[in-house]
Amino acid sequence: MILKAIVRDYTSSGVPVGSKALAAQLPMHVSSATVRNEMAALEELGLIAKTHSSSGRIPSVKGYRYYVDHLVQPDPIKANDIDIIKSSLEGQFLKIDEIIETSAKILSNLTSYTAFSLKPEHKQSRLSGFRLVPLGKRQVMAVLVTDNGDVESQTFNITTKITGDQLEAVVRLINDQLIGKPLDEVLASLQSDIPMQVANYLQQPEGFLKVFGDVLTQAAQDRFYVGGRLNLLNFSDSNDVDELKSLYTLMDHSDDMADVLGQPSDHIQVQIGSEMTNDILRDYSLITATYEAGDHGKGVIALLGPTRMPYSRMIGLVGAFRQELAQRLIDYYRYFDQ
Amino acid sequence: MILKAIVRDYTSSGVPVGSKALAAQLPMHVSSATVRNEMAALEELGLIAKTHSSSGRIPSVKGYRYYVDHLVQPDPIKANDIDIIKSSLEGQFLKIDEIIETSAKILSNLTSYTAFSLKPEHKQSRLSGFRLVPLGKRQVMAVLVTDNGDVESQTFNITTKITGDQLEAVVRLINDQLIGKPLDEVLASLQSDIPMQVANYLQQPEGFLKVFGDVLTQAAQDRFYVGGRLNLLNFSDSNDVDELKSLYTLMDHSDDMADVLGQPSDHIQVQIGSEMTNDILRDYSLITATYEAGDHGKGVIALLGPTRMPYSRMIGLVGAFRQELAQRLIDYYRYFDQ
DNA sequence: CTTAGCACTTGAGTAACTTGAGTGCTAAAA
DNA sequence: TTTTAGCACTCAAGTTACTCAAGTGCTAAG
Repeated sequence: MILKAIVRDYTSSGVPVGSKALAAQLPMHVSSATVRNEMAALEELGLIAKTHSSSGRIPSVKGYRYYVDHLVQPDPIKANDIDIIKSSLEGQFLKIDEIIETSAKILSNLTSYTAFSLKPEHKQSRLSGFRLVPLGKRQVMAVLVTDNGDVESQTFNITTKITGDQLEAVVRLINDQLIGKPLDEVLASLQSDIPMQVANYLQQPEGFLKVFGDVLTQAAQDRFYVGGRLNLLNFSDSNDVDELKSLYTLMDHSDDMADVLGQPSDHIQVQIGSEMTNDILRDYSLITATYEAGDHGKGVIALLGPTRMPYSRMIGLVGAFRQELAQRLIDYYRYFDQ
Repeated sequence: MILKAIVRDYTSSGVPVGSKALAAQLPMHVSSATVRNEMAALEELGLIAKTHSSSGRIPSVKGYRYYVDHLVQPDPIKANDIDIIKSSLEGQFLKIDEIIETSAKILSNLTSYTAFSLKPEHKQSRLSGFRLVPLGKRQVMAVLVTDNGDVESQTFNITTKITGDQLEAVVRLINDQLIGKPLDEVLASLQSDIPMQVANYLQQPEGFLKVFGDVLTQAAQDRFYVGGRLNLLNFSDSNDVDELKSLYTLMDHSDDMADVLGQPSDHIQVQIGSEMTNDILRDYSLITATYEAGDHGKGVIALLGPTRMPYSRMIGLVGAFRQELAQRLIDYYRYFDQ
């Protein structure tokens, strides 16, 4: 009970909590001396710590961990918040990516922290179509479609004149050989046998191969969105510009962030301070939740805030958000899969 | 001479400059007392100011203005820097936007400030082509091409089954009526007569119209890139998070930034502190240069740094960069226009 | 017109002191 | 055995006083 009170107090006030204030606040009558004794015991266990020898206590990482694992009760979400979530997700989105991106934005707005969202995805997307669309004199657009509906495109200029026949031949080549294969295999072929074959049809295949490669890697990448980047400036108390820069750089690398988010799990997961895989995040905490969009795979939403965050509220919020988002996506797919 | 020395000293050290240090540094022999007298005169003219009653002097906005207008000699660019610029622009870019984007990056790297770049553009681009590419069961990609080679595309899902004939009819409709028209006119028709006509071919035209509108506004927007966003954290000495946020928000609005950059001009323009049109930038300075890419229109590069920046070096650098970029673009166009 | 000299101003840094919130420990009370 | 009152002790943070160095303006002499 004392640990719980300490966490609650400290996360809301940011000030180390002392025995007297704590005693006054506990449901039963105890003196501050008693509380002091108990606190000494908690400190012995490594659950709380002092900032200096005569200061009040703050929870240690271990203390937060215990709190999150055994004590926290997710706050029931406020009616107001659920309205905001519902109405923001309500609109007529034409693309699923817009829903995912908006999610990160709403979540960051509601919390004033930084939010991440990862599109639901099957383990392995496969190539389901490739096209070259001639646009003008010398411009061609390469379009790639995967079996779960992702589309990537890129325009490029061609140097030598290329006939429609040539383009078609290349498209046919790609489609014949690569359709249905997982993207990583496609990428592998691109390093090995494809270039030679393309060279039969195009005189200068480099440009085409580069674009094809670009589009492929884009499609293979996780669809990762960050919302409320700037909120980091609020809750980071680091004044070290270099550290802020590293953080922003980290957030821009979706593969590094995928490591940080960790393995998907059915529970809402909380990583606290130094528990984080990436040392840059040692002063922050991350709440991660996997959501399931019917049989369209699993996605992730996550919330990055200070270690000293009001976990009960945040866990409640992320939980509610996860549900709303899953529901919204199921509706979305139902609408388009019909 | 004294004003020049004060600006040079202060921009490099950041410390108000006093009479003694200044006297020691001037080319002729004068005592500090003489310098003090002159400084009093300069202060009278409003060109320099004190931070407190017994401090050394710093240039005022008016002083910087005089310095920039009459005294500054652009530094000759370092061989090293020119190498960096040349080699970064050298690669085989497939799209002009990549060159423009890279420019902002290089310029910000070289200076540790924040750089902006605006793509060269004719006053009015015109619609030169529109296509709908069917991608899968229910996905269609809309592609729009303008007469100066910009391509915008967007995918959307369709709710009701649409036949190839229907798509072709819509494409033909758009192309017949709108090709060759400036984009703003096209946008105007989209608000008026087009919807009715499209309704003849599609049962639920809303989705299509939204996508067409999106793609149009994207294409009509200035192509604006920011490099070295994070460098703002270095040179801004404001600790006010809200102010930083406003700055970042400003940078993300290309139309607001277009106002800030001002009218194109053949000279390199410098806006200092409170001269800036936007009050948020009152503690910064902006160096702007227009570059001309043959007859493909004019673009802009700009550099945002602290008011207290080494103008001679920065002006030299921006000038050199402008030249290199113009040359690079002319080469680019020569290659593809051939 | 320039310069030496001097009294004066001020921010920045340092040391000394005060205050208040909080602790641990002891011994008495429950 | 547990709880509590009491008390001496600790420490960060704020305040005050003081020193120092860099700089100024002004005056009077060169």
